[in-house]
Amino acid sequence: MLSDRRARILQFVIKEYVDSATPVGSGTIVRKYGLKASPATIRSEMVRLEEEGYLTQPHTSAGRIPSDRGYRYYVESLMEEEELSEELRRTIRHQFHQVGPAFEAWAELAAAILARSVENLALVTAPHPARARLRRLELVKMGDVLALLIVVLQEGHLREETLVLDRSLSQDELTRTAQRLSWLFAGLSPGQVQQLTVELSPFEDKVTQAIIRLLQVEDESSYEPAYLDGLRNVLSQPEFSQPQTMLDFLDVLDEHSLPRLIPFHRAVPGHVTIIIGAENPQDAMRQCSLVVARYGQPGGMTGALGVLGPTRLPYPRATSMVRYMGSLLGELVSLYYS
Amino acid sequence: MLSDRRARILQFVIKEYVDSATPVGSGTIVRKYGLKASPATIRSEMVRLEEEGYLTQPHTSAGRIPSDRGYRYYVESLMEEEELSEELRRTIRHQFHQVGPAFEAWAELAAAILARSVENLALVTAPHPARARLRRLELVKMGDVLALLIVVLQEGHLREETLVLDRSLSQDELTRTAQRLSWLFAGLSPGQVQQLTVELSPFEDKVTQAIIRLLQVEDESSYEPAYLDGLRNVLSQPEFSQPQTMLDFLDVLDEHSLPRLIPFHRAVPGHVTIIIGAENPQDAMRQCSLVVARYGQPGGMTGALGVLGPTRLPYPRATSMVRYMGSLLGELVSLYYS
DNA sequence: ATTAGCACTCTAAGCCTGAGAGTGCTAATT
DNA sequence: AATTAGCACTCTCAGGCTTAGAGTGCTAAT
Repeated sequence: MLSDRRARILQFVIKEYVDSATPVGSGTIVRKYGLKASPATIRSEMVRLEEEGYLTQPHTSAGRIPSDRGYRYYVESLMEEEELSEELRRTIRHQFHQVGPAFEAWAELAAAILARSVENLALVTAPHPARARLRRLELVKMGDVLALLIVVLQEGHLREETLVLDRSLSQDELTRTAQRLSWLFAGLSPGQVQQLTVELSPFEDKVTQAIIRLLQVEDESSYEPAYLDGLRNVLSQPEFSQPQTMLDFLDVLDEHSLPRLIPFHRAVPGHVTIIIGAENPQDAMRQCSLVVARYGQPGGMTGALGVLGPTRLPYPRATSMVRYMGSLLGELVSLYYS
Repeated sequence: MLSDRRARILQFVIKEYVDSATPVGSGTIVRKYGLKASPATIRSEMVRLEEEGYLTQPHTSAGRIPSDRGYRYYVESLMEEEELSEELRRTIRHQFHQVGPAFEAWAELAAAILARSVENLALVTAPHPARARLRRLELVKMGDVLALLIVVLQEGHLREETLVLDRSLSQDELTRTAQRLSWLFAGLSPGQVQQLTVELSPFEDKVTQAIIRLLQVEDESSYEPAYLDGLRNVLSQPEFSQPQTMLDFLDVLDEHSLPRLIPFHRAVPGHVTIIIGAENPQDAMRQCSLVVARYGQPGGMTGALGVLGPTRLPYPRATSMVRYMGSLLGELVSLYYS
């Protein structure tokens, strides 16, 4: 536990560093934050803070910058989440009403708003059911021996696959098959479909296999697609002023696809998780922090959203924005999929 | 028209500059390309080439670099397209067979192969019909007063929209409506659907309006989605060594969406178009060159593909790769949509 | 027309320097 | 015992200077 004064100094250093991106010296703290103490006192306190691992010095005669541990203490004990003004909330809500009822558009908008307001990278994944279930299927004749299989998932998403038939079938025959299988499989998960023991014609069996495959793929690709916005923001940060650092960051972004990179699973709807610097499992992200949350109804449709930037992140704003956008997306999910 | 020797010098300068990215001096040309002449002779020839606008000098005492005009002359009169080895072709074909019959996967793969082989940015758009036509539609009951409208386009792509009904309808009623409208509208473009004069119930009319809207949107968004690969390649080029230049390039990429940026319409299937530096309509692209082609059957399904990089592009390789990948994608389109 | 010779130009890299910011230590003060 | 003024010290950064090297353009000879 930190003494009151040391805690305040830590807080000031972080605030200042987040703004200025340059090491913070004892003088600045006295000047800007009006602590009733001389620079010398601040300095000796800073030495203590450094000994305990909350601050570091880039080199001997520079000011201090917060360490991961410093940030961690800050977000847990010192930080006050930023209160979003009623007006801001209204503006945001308004924008959502503008774009009309399509989840892609909402997710994109959410990413844009987040990115802009925290001036870093924002990402939002589309909502996804806990487990894929089939609602209905359709078969459409496409050519002599080609049929298009359309799988409608419980929540209305579509998946498609082209089937090559053993012999020509009329649209009527296809429709009948689709109706029978729709009726048989409605509401079932891939496992349940697999376990079902009914008499199936060879063609019906072929369709069934395709359905199972599609549903399974769906289950595995939980976090795609992800909507990304604000790449420019992050890369403009002084942390990335070296071209090499920029390239590395870009590599991280598309080599490991986002989901693997970001432990969304740690997050629980309604609860905002903060991951700081070296707490990240990936080496490449050691210099970055992440503020993430899940949204949606636990057990039902859920997605994730978050903000990614250098550890020097405006945590208060990021946290409250992620929380708010999460609850908003949650509402939209309920509305959309109820 | 350039004298034979001057043409050869221009060719050497370009080859050398594409490799080294540094201005090419008279000495280098004699040393590496073994022209039977002294550096002094080369120099006086270079002065002529500069007067005529084929070369420029970054500063008085540096070697020469090709100008846009120089590249233009090169691609039109001097360059020999690179012969792709039988083995390379086989390898590429093999990769396409690996990924299975889905156009997204093909487009992605094509972009990846292109990007890798020319070490620059590659882009491939999905194929798109000259005009959107409806093949069939389905209506699926989603809730008490909610129905999902699925539009199957002529070539098997899906579009969806959620409809709010005025009163509850059973799945049976929905299916009947879908069948009637499917039969009425099959094979029609949005304009034709609009002009059709048939007696429609209020609900049927509502569905029809939605269909027209979806088809129109489809027509307008001709070039989406675009598959992009090799961002890292371009940004690693020395032309982008300044962080600011990188950021500007990224801005260009997502502000103006690619289609507007890239005059795909100039291109004709089978014919590779090269756009060099300031020939680009966009100021932001003045430093870049583009090698593009359309693929597919004129009047039928067509898409576009291309390579984007600094004007210092390996044109011979880019041209032959774009040509080859274009013909390959063309084949796949015929196969897939026949 | 070509070329050897040469003075000239320009860049890039290395080195030095001084200003400025900030430190840590010591000794005096509260 | 905690605080603080004073001060020497450290380190970075920006600017200026210098030098090596690459390449040029011109001139005069071939």
